[in-house]
Amino acid sequence: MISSLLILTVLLKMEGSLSNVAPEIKSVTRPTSSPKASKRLSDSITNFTVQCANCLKWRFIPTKEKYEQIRETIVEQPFVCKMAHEWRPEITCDVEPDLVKDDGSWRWAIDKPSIPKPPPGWQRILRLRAEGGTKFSDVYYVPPSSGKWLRTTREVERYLSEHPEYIGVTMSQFSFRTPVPSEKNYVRKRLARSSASPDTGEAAMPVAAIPISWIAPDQIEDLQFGEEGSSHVEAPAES
DNA sequence: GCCACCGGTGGC
DNA sequence: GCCACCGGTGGC
Repeated sequence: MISSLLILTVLLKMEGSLSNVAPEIKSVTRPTSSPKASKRLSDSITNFTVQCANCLKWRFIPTKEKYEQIRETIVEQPFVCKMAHEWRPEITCDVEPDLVKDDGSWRWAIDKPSIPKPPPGWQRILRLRAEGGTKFSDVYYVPPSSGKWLRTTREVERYLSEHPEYIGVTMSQFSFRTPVPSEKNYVRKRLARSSASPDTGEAAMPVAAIPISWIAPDQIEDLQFGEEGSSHVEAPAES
């Protein structure tokens, strides 16, 4: 099997096309009377695509739940266009991908395979950080019937031990792995731990701001709709 | 006061 | 270099 077939891609929709702004919630909010609750339960990811193992075209996945299901087993069961029949009966490997109008507001990240589906009723939420920060994103788990956001495996363990009603929920159902942004400069490089200049006592020079770097439209096209053998198909993080 | 977001840092 | 963990804090 060609390794690139295992790539999962998350299509990130950013609000505010030319400024360094925090991501806004766009389209996955669920109906609620509380704006605050709506925000808290929303992902900053609005679209999901997966590459067909046969034709290498990228297909949109209609729901986060379906995407999580495919991601969980994509190593053992690579995605193929035929699977899209469930929601798009007309999709075959011969059908061209849906085009995304590139208005400069889309961002891409390569997701990790084999992330388990969250336990029933739990939400796994990926929140993007602002460009130029020290990290790209954070993963949170939200238990059913609770607004508590769990940030680490330790917090999940503690929560489960304090809530024995979650019978059958195990730590193997949680993963805090995050996707990798396609834009190499999205995350600020960390300074070397001993890079300060202690002899002079001077503060480290501020790092020049990294210009906003958008994926050029042609690169986006290649990433999304790469022809077979496209050199722009990225290699997976692990082999 | 709460919490979403962020940076720092230790471990690998 | 990457990742997990967690404390700080600004905005609400």
